[in-house]
Amino acid sequence: MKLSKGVDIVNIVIVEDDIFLREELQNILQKEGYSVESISSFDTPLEAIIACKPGLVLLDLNLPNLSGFQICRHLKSKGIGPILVLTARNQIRDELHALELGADDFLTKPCHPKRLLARIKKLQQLYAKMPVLLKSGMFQLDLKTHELYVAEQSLLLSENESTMMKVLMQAAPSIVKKEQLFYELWGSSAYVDQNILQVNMTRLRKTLAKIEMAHHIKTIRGVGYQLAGHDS
Amino acid sequence: MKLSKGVDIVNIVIVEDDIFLREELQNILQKEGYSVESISSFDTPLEAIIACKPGLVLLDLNLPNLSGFQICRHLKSKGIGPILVLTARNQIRDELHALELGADDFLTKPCHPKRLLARIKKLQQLYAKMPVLLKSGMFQLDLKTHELYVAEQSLLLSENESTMMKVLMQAAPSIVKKEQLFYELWGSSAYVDQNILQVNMTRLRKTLAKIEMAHHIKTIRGVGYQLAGHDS
DNA sequence: AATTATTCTTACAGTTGGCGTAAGGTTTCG
DNA sequence: CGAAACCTTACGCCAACTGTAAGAATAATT
Repeated sequence: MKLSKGVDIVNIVIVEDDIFLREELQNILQKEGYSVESISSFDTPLEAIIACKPGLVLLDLNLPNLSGFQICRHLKSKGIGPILVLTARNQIRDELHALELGADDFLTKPCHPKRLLARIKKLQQLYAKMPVLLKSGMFQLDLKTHELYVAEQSLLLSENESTMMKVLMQAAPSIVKKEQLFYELWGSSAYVDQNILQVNMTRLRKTLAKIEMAHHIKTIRGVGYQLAGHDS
Repeated sequence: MKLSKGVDIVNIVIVEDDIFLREELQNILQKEGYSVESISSFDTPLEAIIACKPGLVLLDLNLPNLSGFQICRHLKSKGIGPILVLTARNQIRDELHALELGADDFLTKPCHPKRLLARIKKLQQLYAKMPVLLKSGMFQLDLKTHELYVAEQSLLLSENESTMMKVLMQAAPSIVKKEQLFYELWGSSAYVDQNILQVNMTRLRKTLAKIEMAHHIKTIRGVGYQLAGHDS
């Protein structure tokens, strides 16, 4: 039995260069009980946003450095949470473009606070039920169900297989040390039996072979393994 | 291995009493490749909508018989797909109310066709990744992972348990005949062994007992079983 | 080429969870 | 009370997953 008690504290990240509006938004959201962070430096907005681990991104389009559109695309390509675009630009082509690039909703300023809150709540509800999809290259892994998606195919991994795949995907295209795999699988980096990792790796490869993807896992002799998921 | 080939044909159901607008919408959507059905009789709109097995519902609020709000609530309580409200009523409280009752998006007429199409596409994308959640009363069942959600708790059912729960939930609050349970579980309504159903029912009840929900399955002597999921 | 370290593969066994069968107990109703 | 309907428990089978062990294959080194 699993108890999913209480509501997670949602971290909303505001990306808006107008200080007044930013603080107003922050007030509105905090009164509603959300945890809020604002981006104030727009030199490297992407890194700043990601560092906040956003549960939702409130995004303006007119930004000093990188445009909101670009931010939108980059965040979505990393599978980052719901994005709500809030902007003064009310051209329909802006809305279409933003939605096309992955924004999940589009509101125009001025916006009634209750409307904003309702839309935020809606997105939260939707995303709460969504599977946790880890993306890397051509691979997509549902960390909850252990389903692996590649192109049009999918297959079900066992728990060990899923863990290994997760670690490989998170690190890709870097090399994963054997030590780390041991740590993730058995909690101890002091790996007693070299073999057990290899056995599980063989099993993962055999499973991946069902969709001709086994060769994507490369062994780096003396170090560990590496996932090559971009070419074939 | 499972191949999820091709894109399903999305069935959009239009619920709109103005004939002209209805046909215009139908045109727009069909040009885009959607399969469209319209509700023309509003005597029993809920049944009519459900019969269409909608992949998305385009809903007006001002309807002759049952109001759009009520339709919205009922559809969502049955876990029926994305609902996009399209209405001439542009009061913010209508929007809030609709979203509150489960609508997934809210657009006001007149609406630019491209905006409508973009929003529809967005909802499709979101729902494509969503788990298939069957709702009935206080129960929610993920048909894919066999997870059952009740209030703030959740537990994992086995395949048989999930199937039984599914049938019970779909029928609720009606009675499910033993015959039908046999059919769903073992493909044959000619049930050879009475006992096996009872055993599985005991198991389901034992599982539900973990969250004190066993008593929600009532035995209807000589007929079958019934799920009571609304009160406690 | 021979040696050695590293990695891979296969087979086996233990564990777990889900399921059907069987047998006996309990409840309900006339 | 007695029979029909229903419930419960225990048993054994099967499939999936995992760790262990032993030997084979591969790569690096001398």
